[in-house]
Amino acid sequence: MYSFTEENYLKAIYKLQEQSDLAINTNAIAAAIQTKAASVTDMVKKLSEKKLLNYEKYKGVELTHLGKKVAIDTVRKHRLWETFLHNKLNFAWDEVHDIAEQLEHIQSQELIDKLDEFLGFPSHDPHGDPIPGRNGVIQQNNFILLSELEIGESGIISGVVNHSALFLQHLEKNELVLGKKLLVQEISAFDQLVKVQIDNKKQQQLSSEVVRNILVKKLS
Amino acid sequence: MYSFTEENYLKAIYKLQEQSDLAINTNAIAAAIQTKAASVTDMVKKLSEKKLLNYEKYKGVELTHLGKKVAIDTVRKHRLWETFLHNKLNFAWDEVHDIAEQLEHIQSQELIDKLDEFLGFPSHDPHGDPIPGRNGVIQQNNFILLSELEIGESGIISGVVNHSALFLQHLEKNELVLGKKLLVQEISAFDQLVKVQIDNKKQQQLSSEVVRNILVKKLS
DNA sequence: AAATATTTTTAGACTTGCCTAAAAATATAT
DNA sequence: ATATATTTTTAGGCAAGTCTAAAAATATTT
Repeated sequence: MYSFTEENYLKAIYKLQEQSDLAINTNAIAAAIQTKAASVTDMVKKLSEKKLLNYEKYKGVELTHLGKKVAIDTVRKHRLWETFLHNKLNFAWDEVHDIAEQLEHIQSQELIDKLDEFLGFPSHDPHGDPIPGRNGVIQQNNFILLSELEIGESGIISGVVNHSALFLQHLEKNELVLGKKLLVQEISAFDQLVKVQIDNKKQQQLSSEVVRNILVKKLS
Repeated sequence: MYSFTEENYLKAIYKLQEQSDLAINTNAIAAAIQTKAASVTDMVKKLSEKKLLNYEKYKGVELTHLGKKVAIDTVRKHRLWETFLHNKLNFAWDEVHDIAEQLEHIQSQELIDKLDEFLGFPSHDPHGDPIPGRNGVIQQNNFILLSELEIGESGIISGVVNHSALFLQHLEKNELVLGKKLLVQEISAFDQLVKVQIDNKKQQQLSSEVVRNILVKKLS
C-alpha cells in the first residue's frame, strides 16, 4: 500500500505535529528523519499528490485525515512489535526500538490483528506509550512528570519522555522500571537532586535530568 | 547487510541449484523470481562483483560459499517465521508463506536467535521443510513420496512437494495434515487412484496428483 | 526600507532495480 | 554446414529516493 519511506515520513510528521502546534517545516522533518531538506521537499510533494498531507510551498505541511490514519497505524504496528519483542522474546526495553522500526513496515492487517490478540490486546508498549487501537483511537495517559511531584507525594513509574537507549539502560540499572512506586522524600534546595524511596524500600537520589524524563501515575 | 532484492535472488538461485544439478540459467531465475531475463543479467553481475556468485556470460551462475550461506540464512529466517505464524499466531499453513516472504528480510541476528528459542528450536516448518541451524546445517529428511509406498505399507505425513495455497487447502480440507498416518490399501490399475486409510479410521481415495505431492516418513 | 541571514526550493546528478527493444551469442534443425 | 530458433546480453530509459550546489523566497537585523 504505502512504501517503507512514505510510512516513515508520515510517522515523523505525525510525531512533530504532536510535539508542537507550529507548522511543520522542511528542516524539522529532515532532522527527524536523518535526511536533507531538499529530499524532504521532493517527498512532501509526492505525499501531497497522494492526498496524505497538505503542502504549501514555503509554508510547511500538515497531515490530512488519511495521512494521520496511516501514521497512527504505523505507530500501532511499531508499539505492538516492541511489546512482542519485550514480552515474548525477552529483549530489554532499550533494544526493541530499532528492530520494531523494521517490523512496523510489514504489510498484513491480519498479522497485526493476530499479533495484538496473541499479546492479549496490550494497552501500552514497554516504554509506557499507549498502543493505538485498530480504529486509530489512542487512549490518552494522564501521566505527569516525576519532577512535578511535591515532597510527600508518590507515583507509579508509567513511562519515559527520553527514549534513548542510554537513558533506558540507566533507569534499568537503577531499578527505575515501569511499575515501581516512587515516594518523593526530599528535593535539595541547592542542586535540585530528588531523594525518592523505591517500592517502600531503598532510597535513592535522582538528578533533575532524570526526574524530568520519567512519567508517573500520581497516587492520590 | 544485503538488500531485500539481493536476498531474494540468492534464495531463488539456491533453490534452483537444489532442484537440479544443471547450470542455473538466466531464464530460470527470471521465471522463479517473476522478473525479466534482462533484469536478471543486471543483477547477477552485481552479485558476482560482491562475490556472492560466480557468473560467466552465457554460461549461467553458481553460488559461492558466501552466497550459499546468505541464501540458507534467508531460508532459515523464512521457515522460523512461518513456524511462528502457524504455531503462535494460528495462521493456517497455506497463509504463512507470503507474510514470511516479508519477515525473512528483517535484519537482526539476535532477533532470529531469540525467535528460534521462543519457538523451542523447531526442526521443521509447518510444511515439513527442515529449518537450517544457526550454523547453516540442514538436517536432511529421509521422507519419500506417498506414491512410492506399496500396498500394505504405511507412513506418517511429513511434508509436501507442492507448496501452493490451493494444494495446502485441499489437504487441510481432507484431513491430510502433518502427523496423520496413512495406510495404502489399494491402487487402482485403471486410474491409479490410491485408497488410503487415515489414522486407522476412515478411508479415502487420493488422486495421483495428490499422492505425488505428499511426503511421508515410511513406517518400518 | 535596505541589507543580511536563514530557510526552502529547484536543478541536475547518482544508485538501485526494473523495463523494452535490438543485437549478439548459442543451440537446433535441415 | 547453413539456416533458423532460442537464449542471453547490451543499450537506453524509467521510477523511487537520495544528494550537492545554486537560486529563490522569507525572516531578521540595522
